[in-house]
Amino acid sequence: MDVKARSSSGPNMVSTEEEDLKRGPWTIEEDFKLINYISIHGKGRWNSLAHSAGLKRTGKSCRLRWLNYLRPDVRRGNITLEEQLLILQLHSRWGNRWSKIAQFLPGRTDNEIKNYWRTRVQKHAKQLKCDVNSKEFKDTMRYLWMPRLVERIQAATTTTNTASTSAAMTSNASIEQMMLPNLSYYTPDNASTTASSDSIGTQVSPISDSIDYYNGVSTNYNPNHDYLQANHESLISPIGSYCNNGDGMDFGLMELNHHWASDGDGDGSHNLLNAEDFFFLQHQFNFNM
DNA sequence: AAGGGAGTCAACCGCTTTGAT
DNA sequence: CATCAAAGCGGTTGACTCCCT
Repeated sequence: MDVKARSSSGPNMVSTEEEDLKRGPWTIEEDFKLINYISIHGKGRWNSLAHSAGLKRTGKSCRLRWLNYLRPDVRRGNITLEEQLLILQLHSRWGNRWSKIAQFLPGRTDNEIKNYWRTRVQKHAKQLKCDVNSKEFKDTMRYLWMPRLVERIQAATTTTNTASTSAAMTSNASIEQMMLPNLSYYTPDNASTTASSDSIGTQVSPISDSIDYYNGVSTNYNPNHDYLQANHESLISPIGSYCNNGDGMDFGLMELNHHWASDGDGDGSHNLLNAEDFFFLQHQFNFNM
């Protein structure tokens, strides 16, 4: 890849020192240098660190690479159902405060959450031809997507317990009950420690969370690994189904579980939004605008 | 099999905030 | 208190990959 192409064509290249600065994707060798240097000397100031480590990178670039990719506690791979739920909940509170949101998702970076939001959540808003910040879309998230996620989380956790999960999550209060304990749990202060106990990580997979998690960390921490991107998940759609009460969209009165139950696979890996849903929701959004 | 479009995500940019002097 | 450098943050870009035709 022509890493220097971008910088050389940019408007602000001049000094020979700046010309030497490398940009673009990091190489394995660079990763090694950075990891080794930090493991021996600690972090310190990023600009001097970059220089001392023999990296022809800006301090900024080194910091970003470390925080988003190389640091040992970074967690990669699919965003779990609970993480999705948390992101939705926290975003509704704080908006695009990605770093703040990331504090509640141990091991996840603000960049990752931001990408998730932009690529997955905003996509659905776009498909529905409504603004991601509109009340309509927020209602959709609140009354459709989030209860859907709660349902799926319950299904995933009770699959092994064979406990009943059919307690209807038909009110907003139910979502809050599901969410609030998490929020109180995952304060920024204890986020890193809760990552270890993995109390957030209800995975769809029945395999031990902690095993998965730590395997993932060690694999990703190793700069020799294949640099593959995290597994591409097919995301759960925000909109599972709907119930038209004949008077516009009163999401609060929807019988959510009835339709969702028919989805049935519980693996969180396919898109729940079908063509009819989209047609209906698009109609509603356009009508209400 | 090839080409094009869409989706994803690592990395950069530029502005703001914070901390040191 | 003022200034400057570093760090932090959110927005944006562009390369890569996947999927569909």
